[in-house]
Amino acid sequence: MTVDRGTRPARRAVPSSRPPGVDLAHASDGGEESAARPVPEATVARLAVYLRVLTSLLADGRGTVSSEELAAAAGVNSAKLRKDLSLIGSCGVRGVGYDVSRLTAEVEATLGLDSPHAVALVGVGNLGHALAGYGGFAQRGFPVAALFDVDPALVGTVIDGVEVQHADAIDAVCAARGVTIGVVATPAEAAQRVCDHLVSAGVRSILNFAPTVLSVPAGVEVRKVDLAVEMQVLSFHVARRHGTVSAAGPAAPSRPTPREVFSR
Amino acid sequence: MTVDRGTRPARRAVPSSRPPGVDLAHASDGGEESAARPVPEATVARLAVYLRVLTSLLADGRGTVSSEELAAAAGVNSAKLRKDLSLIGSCGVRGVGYDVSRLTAEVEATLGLDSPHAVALVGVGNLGHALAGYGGFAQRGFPVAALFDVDPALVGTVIDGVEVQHADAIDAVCAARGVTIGVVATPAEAAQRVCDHLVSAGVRSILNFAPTVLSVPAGVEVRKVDLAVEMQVLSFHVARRHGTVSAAGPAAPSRPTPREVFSR
DNA sequence: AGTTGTGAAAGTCTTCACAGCA
DNA sequence: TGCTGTGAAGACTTTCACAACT
Repeated sequence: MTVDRGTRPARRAVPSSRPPGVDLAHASDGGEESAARPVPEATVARLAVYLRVLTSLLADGRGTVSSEELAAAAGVNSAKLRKDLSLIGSCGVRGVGYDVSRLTAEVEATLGLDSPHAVALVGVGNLGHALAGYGGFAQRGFPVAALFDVDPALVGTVIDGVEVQHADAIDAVCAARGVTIGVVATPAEAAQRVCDHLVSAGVRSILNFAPTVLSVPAGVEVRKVDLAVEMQVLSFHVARRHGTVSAAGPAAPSRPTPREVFSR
Repeated sequence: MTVDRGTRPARRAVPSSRPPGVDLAHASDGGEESAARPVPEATVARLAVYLRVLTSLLADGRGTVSSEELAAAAGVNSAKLRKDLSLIGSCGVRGVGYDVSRLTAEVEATLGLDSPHAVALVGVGNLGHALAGYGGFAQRGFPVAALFDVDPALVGTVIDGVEVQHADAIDAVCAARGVTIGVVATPAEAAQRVCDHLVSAGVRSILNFAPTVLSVPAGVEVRKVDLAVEMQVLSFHVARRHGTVSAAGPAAPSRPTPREVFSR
């Protein structure tokens, strides 16, 4: 998926003089020693992957892991992994490796997974419905706190214990339930409007499945998941014949020309 | 989504001396002037986005666009867009802009969308089912040619005109139907096995929704979509208080500590 | 006057390779 | 001896800014 880190406003101006990335430093009210270690965006995404591996190691009762092993399981190179971990201030033990449970806790803390984030899902159509029933969300600390749609046939129905409400209620309900993350799974046409409502309800992080670029004010983070883009990137590689033929004839012979139609 | 370009083997050795990216040059049998212009991976992903915008412009009957306008609609900066387009050899007209229909064709050709790619979807569970019924696939030139699962309750059912077959038939069916792209939407445990079958059936591009790293031989392209990772990255930003509070109280007060459980 | 195409500069991320510690 | 932590080098991207063309 094209994981476009959506709008990344106001950043241009800084002529830079210090490494990039997101400042840690909890911006806590008391201005302690804000040494603020920056964590690169790229690293943040990988931390989530490491966490998955760590969790299963933990379940297996493993006490320690080497950077080599953890890296292999996460599909990255070990130097990168070590650098990533060093950035969040973790410390492994030279000659031994990393303590699995401690590292797990450290990564969770960095990702802000110490407390759950209530999620609002807007658009309970095909994809939205699947996401709502996904289960993975709740299990991983992202309980679905609210569902919205505009279809009268859907409003009022209950999915996995959560009632679908009319999209008009987004502002009120999200604010009331302390929603911190919004998921947009509506058709492209409705996405921006929905997004605006979420933002006005105080939501600062949005996961966008709609095939549109959402514009949001500074301070709001948007991540985009676009299946069509993923497929097209793969298509590109097929066309470049990544690794010549093997089994099966040289793929399907020509057929009528398709055409970008639209999506969702 | 963490858009991990999966395994990217054998590339290390090259001390490099030429710009990066994927060589164009159709590797056609006749060795014509293989000037081979490389297209960076990052550019490929954006081309798909541009294409979406172009398509809707085309539908609106627009004749030309400026890089400025196209870039804005795609959510990127105009210099980047111009550079991207210059890489695929497109030519706009100075002082005027780009010809919408010509550019559309050019981008489609570059992405290999001239002919449809038969897609096989493995795992017709929650998410898989939604994807199968998605519609967006077929409309965009990626007809779902085969569906697979191991659940006896699903095998034999028909979704959107395609019958679900047992996963054991992957090799035979994919080869027979000329499948070029595989989508893995199974639980993590089954993903690698399924992947191996797809590869042995000649599939060279895989979109992986399962929360595991797939290992594939060189020449096979894997892209990964991981919802949990996306959510966790957003969580990170929430924790960093991207843009201080606004409406709604300071989000939900602390609650019991969650825990990475697993996904799918 | 308006807009593309692009060299060069700046930024960001990855990888190497090795010192340093257990 | 084994493995982490990290400076420095390298690879890849983005952005600037302007010449070139209509």
